[in-house]
Amino acid sequence: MRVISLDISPFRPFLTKVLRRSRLGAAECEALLSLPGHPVQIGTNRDFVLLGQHLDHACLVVEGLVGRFGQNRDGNRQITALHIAGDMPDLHSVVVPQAGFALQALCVATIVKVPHSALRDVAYRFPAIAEAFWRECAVDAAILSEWVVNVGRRDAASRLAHLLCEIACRHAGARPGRQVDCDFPLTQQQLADMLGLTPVHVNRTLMALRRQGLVDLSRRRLRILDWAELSSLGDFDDAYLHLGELPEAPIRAEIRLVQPPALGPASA
Amino acid sequence: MRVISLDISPFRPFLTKVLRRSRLGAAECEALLSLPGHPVQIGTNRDFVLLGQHLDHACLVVEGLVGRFGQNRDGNRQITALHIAGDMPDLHSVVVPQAGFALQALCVATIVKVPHSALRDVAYRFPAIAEAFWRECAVDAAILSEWVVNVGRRDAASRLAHLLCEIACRHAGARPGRQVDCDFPLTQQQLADMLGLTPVHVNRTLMALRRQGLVDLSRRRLRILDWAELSSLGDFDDAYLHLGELPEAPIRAEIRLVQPPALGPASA
DNA sequence: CGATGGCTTGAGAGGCTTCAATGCCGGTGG
DNA sequence: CCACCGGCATTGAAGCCTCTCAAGCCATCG
Repeated sequence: MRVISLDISPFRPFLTKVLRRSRLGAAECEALLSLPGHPVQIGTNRDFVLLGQHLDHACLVVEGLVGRFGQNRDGNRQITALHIAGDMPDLHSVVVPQAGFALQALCVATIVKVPHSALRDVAYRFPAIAEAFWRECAVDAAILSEWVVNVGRRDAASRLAHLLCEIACRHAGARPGRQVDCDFPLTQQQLADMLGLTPVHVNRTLMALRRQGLVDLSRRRLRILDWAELSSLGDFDDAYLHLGELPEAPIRAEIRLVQPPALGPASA
Repeated sequence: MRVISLDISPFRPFLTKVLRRSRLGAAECEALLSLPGHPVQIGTNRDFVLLGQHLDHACLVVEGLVGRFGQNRDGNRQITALHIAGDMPDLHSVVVPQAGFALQALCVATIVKVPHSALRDVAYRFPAIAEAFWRECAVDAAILSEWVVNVGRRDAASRLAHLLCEIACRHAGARPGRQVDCDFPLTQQQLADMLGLTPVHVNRTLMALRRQGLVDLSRRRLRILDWAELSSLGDFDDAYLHLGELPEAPIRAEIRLVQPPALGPASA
């Protein structure tokens, strides 16, 4: 009899997110939660996947923030995607193992490396999982698409506002009504690399937003003071994030599998 | 006995492209080539998929050029992806049917609408096809990623050079040695919308490239005169396009299925 | 308490945009 | 066959947004 302590599966947040977009049965949930993988700690600004590398595993972000980026000849970085806990930044490497990007920890992060073989195996055994993986990659691409628009056709203020709205939605579950006040470990340099701007200009733009009373971003903390105004300035509509398309679903496997921790002395 | 005239299947160019990246057997090839779909003619600058639309079919480009785009509040368009004959610009809509983009014909184009149900069906029956679809979407995303870098971290000349190199590779099969001289129906306005620039500045930049003897782009025709210099200026490396990763494979189904046209009088 | 990394601010330069006018070319109709 | 027309390309001048370079500030940490 297998003992699976689901509460400590690092795939739990990933599964939760997947279940918002894909309908999975108990068997599929169990399969995802019991995927293998070993955790690694990554220091701030450390690259842990390099351009051109041939990958045999994909990464799951367990804690911290991860950026996917490319760079030009001069070495200027452009962050093309931001990934938070529960994301798999390079799930697509399962089908395209030659990395066309690099991954970097934007703050201290812990990730779990999952062998492609295991991912291919569950995808093969469960067509619904294969479809869910494909869907996650498609949503990823939709966000990428929005970033092209953001960088290509909006001025600095609008760009920054848009990015802050996106982060608030994904990271803190922001909704029109709800007040946002969340952790924000990104530096202005990193914001600049996401927006295609210089850090100096990000600073000036941020100051302007602050003076207008839209956001308060200081001491690694983000507070959105006027969501209506900010999202309008940033031309932001959360549809492209494809959050919560399905009715809130419990993780069904839980019912069958959750067990009290098997080890350690009985606690209070 | 089914009569399939493979030579006229509109999916042939698509299959050819897929076979460069995915290994498929004869049965899978046949399944792809006999997908249903009905052709439509689209006039220049006509949108044929609208933002937010709920799709029940995907498109295959048979002829012409198609742009995927988003726009900001002011109505400025940003083209986020360019698709040529043989591409399926919205294959991902199979798993994310809510369109987060719009599609536009950039010149007179003919597309084939393929029901999602048929695509899901082949993907379900043939896991290798499901994987190939997923892979096509992943390559699409890799290109998107490169566009973010292009728009975010390169100046106008570099941006334009990079785009021209990409188009030459995808559209005309450019290789370091080979001379490029191909059809080029895009207007400077459309180039501007891909590059996040104004048409005026695209024109000036193009003139500069011309004066330097790198390209000749006139009368709907693109000639690349100095590939080495242009690709270096554009900081271009075709790895991200994932062209031809597999050894050139014939369409194996052909062997079993190709038949002489069944209708019409016997010709010489 | 000095070192470090990130944030803030200033001044000047430059790339790109805006607005506007002109030129070119292919198509159409008289 | 030519005149006209519309879409696209080209060019100029002026201005703004963003960059570059540089310096000062502030918090954190050993």
